Amino acid sequence: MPESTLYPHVSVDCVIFGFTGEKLNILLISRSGINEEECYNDMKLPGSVIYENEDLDDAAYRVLHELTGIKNIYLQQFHSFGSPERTKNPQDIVWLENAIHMKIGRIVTIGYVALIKIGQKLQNFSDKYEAHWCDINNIGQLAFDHNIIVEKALDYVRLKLEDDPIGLYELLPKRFTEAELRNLHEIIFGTKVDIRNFHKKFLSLHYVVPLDEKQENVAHRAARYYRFDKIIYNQIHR
Amino acid sequence: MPESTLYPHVSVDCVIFGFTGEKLNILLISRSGINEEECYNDMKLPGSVIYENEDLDDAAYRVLHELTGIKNIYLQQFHSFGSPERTKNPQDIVWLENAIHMKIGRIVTIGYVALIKIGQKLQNFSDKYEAHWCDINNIGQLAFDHNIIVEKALDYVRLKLEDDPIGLYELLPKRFTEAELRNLHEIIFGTKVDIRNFHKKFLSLHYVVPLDEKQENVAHRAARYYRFDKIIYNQIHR
DNA sequence: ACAAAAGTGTTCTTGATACACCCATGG
DNA sequence: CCATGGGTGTATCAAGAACACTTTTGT
Repeated sequence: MPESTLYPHVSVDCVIFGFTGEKLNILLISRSGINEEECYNDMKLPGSVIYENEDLDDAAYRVLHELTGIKNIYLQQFHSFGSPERTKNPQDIVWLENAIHMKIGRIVTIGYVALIKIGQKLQNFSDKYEAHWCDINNIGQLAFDHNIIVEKALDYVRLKLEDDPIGLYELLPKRFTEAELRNLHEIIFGTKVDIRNFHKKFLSLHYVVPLDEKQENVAHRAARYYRFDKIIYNQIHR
Repeated sequence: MPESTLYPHVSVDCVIFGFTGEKLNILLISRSGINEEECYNDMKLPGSVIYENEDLDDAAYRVLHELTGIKNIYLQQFHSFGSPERTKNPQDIVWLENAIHMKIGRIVTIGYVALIKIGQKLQNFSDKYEAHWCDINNIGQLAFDHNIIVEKALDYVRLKLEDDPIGLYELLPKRFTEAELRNLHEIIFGTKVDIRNFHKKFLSLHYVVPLDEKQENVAHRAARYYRFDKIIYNQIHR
């Protein structure tokens, strides 16, 4: 893995999506510092300046791996942000120069989207970096232009998952119910779907295979669990 | 418009598509130089290192405007390329350092796609920069990683135009025949479409309005001309 | 028994596909 | 009169949309 000197002109930022079963979340990093004798405490996207001899995808992967410990991540570049205005806030500059111990001017950042399963293994890693899952509908003012990046990332995943739904199963746990998938659909595409029509389509997805397990201790009829079969999926999608 | 010092760490490259009525072309720039006492002559994408205080979109727009003289261009960022390998060819380095009169190390480039109408006005501008329309199926070895960029650009436009066909009308002349649109479809999506089914759909596109003009001096029944109505189009597409 | 979500079919509408002949024009 | 591409309709099929009741389980 590339470890050399930093290349402080280009960075990567990762918008990491996770699904709780109820809400769509993204992973944000707490940041605190002092600006003009005022303490502040806000959030930013996980990201990093790239190394001198490091490819962009590798840099995004490095950020993700360090933060979550996960390998084999669904990770896609989606847009680059290079407005000279994006580093105009002096607070951001001070913070960043502290973080990388370099004088920086302008930085162009390459945005990446990652889709992961929210799990418990992850939490340990996250705590070290003060990472928190935040509801996508309830995100405050972020550092730099990160609010814009998040918006664009959302647009991207919606469009992307529309013609390749594989990402939905990156967000769901290994075993999931039909209702969880339906709920995820509704949240991502912002639509109400008809239960019976959804069921019919669901049954026709041969890459979603039923398990012999059902929910337990739920105050209603227990739902069956299913799993996603990547091999069958790849056979179908050319 | 931003004119300051160059920022030789980030560039933009434009993949400019044009349609002759028969073939899909891209606009390439002739490049020549000497490398190890050998003359060479090859092609590259139009592009430029960005300026210190210039936004990415503005830089791409600047490249396009200087080259073609066109304003109001269909222009979209599609992907960024930052492999450390992309500037490994010493010939490319020498050429670029000559061109911008700066020492350069690594450069991350932001890829843009433009769709334009091949016209006569354009040619004057192009000649100055030694620009040439090249059939997309017949492109040799390009400078840097430009072959990879072109491939990715093609993937992008195909996907993009599939769910927003407005770009098709950026490629066609102001007045066009049904056959020209059909032909363009087939070339971009790589499919044969049924003439009668296409006709039925064509008639249902209210934003394609028939003109009272027909082809002249063709050795067969003259086809009607149509034009694209952007206003009607925008009314329909939310 | 009741609350809460699971599970399940039919009809209708719409869009996509398959398919073949006559027409207008220039040479 | 012939070669070339323009212009047109019908029947079938597949996918999506609308719509309501019974089953299971815990409290």
